[in-house]
Amino acid sequence: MATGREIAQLCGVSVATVSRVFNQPETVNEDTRERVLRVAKELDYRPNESARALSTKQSTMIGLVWDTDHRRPGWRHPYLQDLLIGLKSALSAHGYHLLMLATSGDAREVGASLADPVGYVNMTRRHHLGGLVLIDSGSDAEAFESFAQSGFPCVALDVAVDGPRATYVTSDNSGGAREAVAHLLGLGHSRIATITGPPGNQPSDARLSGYRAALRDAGVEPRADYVVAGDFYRASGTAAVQRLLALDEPPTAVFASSDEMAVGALLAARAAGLRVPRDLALVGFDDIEIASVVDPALTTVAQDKPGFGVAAAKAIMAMITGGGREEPVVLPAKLVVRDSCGARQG
Amino acid sequence: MATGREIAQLCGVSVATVSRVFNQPETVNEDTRERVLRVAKELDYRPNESARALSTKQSTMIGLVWDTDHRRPGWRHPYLQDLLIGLKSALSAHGYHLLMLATSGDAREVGASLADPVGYVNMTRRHHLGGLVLIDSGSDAEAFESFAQSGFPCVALDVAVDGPRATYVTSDNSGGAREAVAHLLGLGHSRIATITGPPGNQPSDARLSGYRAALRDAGVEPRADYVVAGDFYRASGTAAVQRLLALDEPPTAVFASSDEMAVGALLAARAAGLRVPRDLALVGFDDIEIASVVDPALTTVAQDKPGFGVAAAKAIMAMITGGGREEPVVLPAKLVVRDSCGARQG
DNA sequence: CTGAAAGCGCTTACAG
DNA sequence: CTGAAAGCGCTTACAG
Repeated sequence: MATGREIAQLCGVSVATVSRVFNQPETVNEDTRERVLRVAKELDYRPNESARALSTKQSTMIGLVWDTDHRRPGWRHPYLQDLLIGLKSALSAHGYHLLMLATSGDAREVGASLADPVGYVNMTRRHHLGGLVLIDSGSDAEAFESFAQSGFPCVALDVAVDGPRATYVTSDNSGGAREAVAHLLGLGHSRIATITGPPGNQPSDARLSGYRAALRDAGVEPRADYVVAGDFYRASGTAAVQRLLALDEPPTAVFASSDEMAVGALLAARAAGLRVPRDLALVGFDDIEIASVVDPALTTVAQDKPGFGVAAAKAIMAMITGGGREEPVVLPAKLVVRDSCGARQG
Repeated sequence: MATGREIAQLCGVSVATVSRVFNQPETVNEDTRERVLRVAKELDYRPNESARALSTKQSTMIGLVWDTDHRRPGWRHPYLQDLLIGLKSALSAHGYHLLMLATSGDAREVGASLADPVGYVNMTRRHHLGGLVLIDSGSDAEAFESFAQSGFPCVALDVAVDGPRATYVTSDNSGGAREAVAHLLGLGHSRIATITGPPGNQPSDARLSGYRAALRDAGVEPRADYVVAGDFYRASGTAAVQRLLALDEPPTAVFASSDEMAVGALLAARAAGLRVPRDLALVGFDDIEIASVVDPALTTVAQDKPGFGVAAAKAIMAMITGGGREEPVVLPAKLVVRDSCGARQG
């Protein structure tokens, strides 16, 4: 691959001039500029990224922290692929690449595990990353917050962080949940239960508060036994419905904090001989692919998955360029009415 | 972050010695080595990756070519997330990071688009990548092959390439398809149709040949009108079944080359008033999450998705270390019998 | 076993 | 407008 020196020799200029042509084109004479450009194009010259990063202390890479250790709970939410695609595409448009950082599985660097914020800072420095995008895998919130304080640009997904150049993007979880439950209320239900995610998980907590707000709006008395905790995954939805059905006064409708749990709930209802939505109405959250395929098709609150990635890319680019912090982004979460809630039946 | 120079000063040695401690520890005196190590640990020293890559011409990154341009057909196969997780985890274990390269969407570098192999080579050189992992998005096969010839380590997924340090990993597509169709034959079907992927797509072609082999084994005459081409996506499965049902002698069983198409087929059968598997038996391929959730649950040929990633990581690390080419990896594809084929009914 | 030196390929003040 | 020089932080022959 051609180097700047070769271009320089071929054009009879110094390497400094070649460099200027690409970094401060306005400071170089038009004739020489065009000559350099022409030769560079002929030789398909591109500045070496390692050298550039070493010199400028700034690479064209954004780091992605996503702990895929299979012992961690949240590593494989089914919408991460869409999110990743949105993120990568949007970053690409700015000429940035996405570096998926090796995480704690990394045997060779136990001490430098990404599990702690020091690890994040180190990685960012060593690779001269423009910043970090942080995906929560279940219990990284404190580490994320701590990295956010470091001053490096960073945007966290679905976990609130604050720092001089930090922000986050999340869905309107409480609003979406509220709309979902209001919809159930509107269909005549008053015995509405909810299956939450892991307590402490921010989106889950927000959805729970949306559930409560909707009940309050409608003047429906909340019942503690109608709130059962799950972990976002399918089996916990099944278990939750089994518990709810065992109640003296079982609910007639269930709002699940994730589609996976809603599917689990569906399975439990079916196994108990109940028909959905006739005997039990169901609403989920996420709108993953399964939601529309299951029978009955799941009414759910849709999250804008690629939008997460795009928003994250936009925010981090803005912080790299601008220097200040960006406002948190709250994406709309919209109710998608299908068959499991009963709105479509007679 | 501490630099090698600081460590050197603190230890009263030269930077060369510090470097040696990390790269050729056996060549340095035990006492000084331990002194350096101790100080390095205290300051949490890590060599700067840009500098290291510039000097050694070898980074600790593997590039991933995955064109997510939404105009491309194959950008979002539903199992890519699992594959990615397997790949990243296995690479992490070797201390390597995964660089998701900006692709043709990259507005700033139209000329350097990854669409052509020159783009791949350039990227590899500029970032001193250890090699490339190539995911086919529909029509990259020639570009991949051409990159493979360049001599840089590379492993392609589901497309055969050859080169001095190139190999690929794929599933036993023909074997899996053969087993699926044999199973249908065993259940008494003889009018078995198939829905293929895009003609020319290697896995699809292999599955088709497996289908044919199974028929041949059983002495069943193949029929041209029982082979209809799809594109791996759902809608094409629906359209295919509509066509098949319009035949004078419609099939009693269908083998679809992907689960997505099988789901589309299921929908079409249902819409036509047919019950699956009673009126029409169905087998898919992939075993994506949807397969087990759909009703009836889909009998399908399971691919080892994380295994793809792990095998790719293993192969590329071997080629980086060893220098030669690796044998192609063919992962087992196993029939998973559920409800859509009729084996479980009376 | 260890240090001084050169080099990896670029960028950016500093002179001119 | 342009070149010479220094520097980014590391590695690796080359001497000693």
